[in-house]
Amino acid sequence: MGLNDRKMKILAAIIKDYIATAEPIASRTIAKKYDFGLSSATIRNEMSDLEEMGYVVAPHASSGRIPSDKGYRLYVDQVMKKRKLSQEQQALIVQALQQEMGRMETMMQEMARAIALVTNYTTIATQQTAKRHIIKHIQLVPVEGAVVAMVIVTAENQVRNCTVVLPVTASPTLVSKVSKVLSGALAGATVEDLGNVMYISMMRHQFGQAGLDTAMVEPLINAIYSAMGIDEPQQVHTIGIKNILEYPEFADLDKARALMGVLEEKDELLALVAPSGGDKIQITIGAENNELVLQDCSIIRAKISIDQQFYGNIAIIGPTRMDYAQVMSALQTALTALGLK
Amino acid sequence: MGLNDRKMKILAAIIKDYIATAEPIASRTIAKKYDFGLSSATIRNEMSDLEEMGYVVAPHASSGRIPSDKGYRLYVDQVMKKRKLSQEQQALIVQALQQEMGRMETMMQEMARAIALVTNYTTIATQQTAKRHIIKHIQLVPVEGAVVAMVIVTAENQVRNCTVVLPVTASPTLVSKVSKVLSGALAGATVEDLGNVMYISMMRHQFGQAGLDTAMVEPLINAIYSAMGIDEPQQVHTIGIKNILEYPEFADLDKARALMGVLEEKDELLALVAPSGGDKIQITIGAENNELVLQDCSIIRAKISIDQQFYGNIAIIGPTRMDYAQVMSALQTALTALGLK
DNA sequence: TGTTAGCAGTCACAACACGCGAGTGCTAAC
DNA sequence: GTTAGCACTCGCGTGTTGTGACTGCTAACA
Repeated sequence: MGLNDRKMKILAAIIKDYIATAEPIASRTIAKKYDFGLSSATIRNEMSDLEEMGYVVAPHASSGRIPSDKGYRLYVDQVMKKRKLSQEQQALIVQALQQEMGRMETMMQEMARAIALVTNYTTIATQQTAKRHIIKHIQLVPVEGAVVAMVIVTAENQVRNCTVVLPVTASPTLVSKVSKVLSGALAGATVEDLGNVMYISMMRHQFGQAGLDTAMVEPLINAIYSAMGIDEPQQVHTIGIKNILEYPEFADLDKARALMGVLEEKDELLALVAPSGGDKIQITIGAENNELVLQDCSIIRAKISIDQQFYGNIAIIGPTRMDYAQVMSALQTALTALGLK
Repeated sequence: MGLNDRKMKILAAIIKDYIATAEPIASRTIAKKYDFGLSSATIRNEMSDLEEMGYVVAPHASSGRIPSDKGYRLYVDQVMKKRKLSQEQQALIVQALQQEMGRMETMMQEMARAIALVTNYTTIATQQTAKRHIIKHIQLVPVEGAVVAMVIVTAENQVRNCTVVLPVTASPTLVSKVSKVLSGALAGATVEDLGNVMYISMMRHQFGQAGLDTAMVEPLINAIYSAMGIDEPQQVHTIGIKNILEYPEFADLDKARALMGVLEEKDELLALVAPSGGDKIQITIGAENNELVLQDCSIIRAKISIDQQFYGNIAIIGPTRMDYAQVMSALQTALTALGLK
């Protein structure tokens, strides 16, 4: 038994209505609401077939049908039409992003905020640490005694700073000398490279040649690490947690609590948000999510990279009944606003 | 009718039990559990008096009593004994803070996290912008073309940076000259001072005398502002939102949702967390909170300042039935760990 | 005068039965 | 292949009842 056009239409109708109402959909509802030219009895027969094929389920014997994960999957893959957001909604997202362009520290967060606002689902953004950044220039600035500030300028023209305690008092001459040697030794390297033993011994050598104390090398490198956020845990922003309480599928307090547990647990979130692969927007539905508490949820994920530079992930999480088309559209709007198409 | 010692004891017993169980407390329960040498009938009479005085209420005619806001207030002000946290709990807080000492950006957040973990209540931390900071030293670092990074070292030895686009290409000589003039002009000023017209005209004058383009002054000052976070909205961290769902008083979904609405709304949070005055820890109970959704909550707030420098506020929010003694103890532990006593 | 036992009265709450209405599956007719 | 009609199912809201946990009151007692 194949899925002919008529069954498709009925399935789409069930899903559309269920997304809107969260109530099982009766045959008669569809017969009345959609102009398929079919009686409720015929639709009943088709729905029975759809159930046999696994695209819908009846929560109990004499109830209407609700879509199954398999039903949503078919819908998302084949049926779902692109839907445009309203002008205002688009404007809201574009505006939020344009204000933040260039301020990458807050862009991911603002993007999540705008999407959460438009879609009314919980939205999570992670922000990548900068270990791939290429060092362009390093300069030390004296602070007090042996304490100096180190300023790192990257090839992407981001500026980071941190403080370092040198083994000796930081005289202006020392500071400028160390700045010069450091810049010379490290310009062009990525932060990741600094972990390489070769780099460290090379720097020791250069420091020695310049008549500088080689004991400085290690604290300096460690400081660069921390300035670039290598050992800093990745940042995660969760926005719109309260939204999940709006959906009747989480009216059960235990479920809501379990889900919140995940949404406040940074490590779980990091795992949750990471797309499994590829640069395409990825959708996982219900049981496709491995975590037990997410069996009633769907997650839409996207990687955010601009000009080959990976900035972070974004994920929208809602009930399996979520409005996939709307969320996809919101995401697309955001990606387009970032010039990613 | 005064509140004699016996009534006090009974009230304390009611509050203690109610904090633990969230169930109305019966006279017989107290007679059995506490060794007051009184029968349930006597306690019943006393409870009746306490109700007349407004310290307890009976949710319905034949139920036990629960404390009223007035009852909690009396308890907090006069009865509550200091309670010590367990060794592990104290260690947890102290450890969290010691790791962050000196990193003020994350200290407030970690403090909130530790307190939320120990107390199991939602904890909110705000972080003050640095407008009171005194500038000690400013140095420019060339980035690319006319773009320079400005590094600001404060008297508290915090280092901040930002980028500025100068009206002309930033040659090394120009950069070092501007650094010198800026440092000379601004050392000792607070960031707040920079808003003063006098400072701006003074800087213009000094730039002119040094043969520098006075058009630079304004972008430089603006950059200092943004580096010090003046125009940046104040940061707010909310930790343990899910905790409120654990308490039966928020089993009602509408209540939980309303409260979450507040806990995710930055502006409301900022208003919520700010203590009304004085440096003491402040407790507001139930209806003492003005917001409607907080009528069933109590909030414990504290200002965090170290060496006259104000870093932010912290607030713990829970049901009126919250374990005040435990929260106070956790806060005290944290404040002591910061050297504030 | 304060304390206590005893008892009637109140009320929330859980368990149960009941009826209603929404929906289905099946059958027979078109 | 489609549809009307009908019996059957099941969730859900409502009303009923019994039970247990309390209290307030009264009268007796130290």
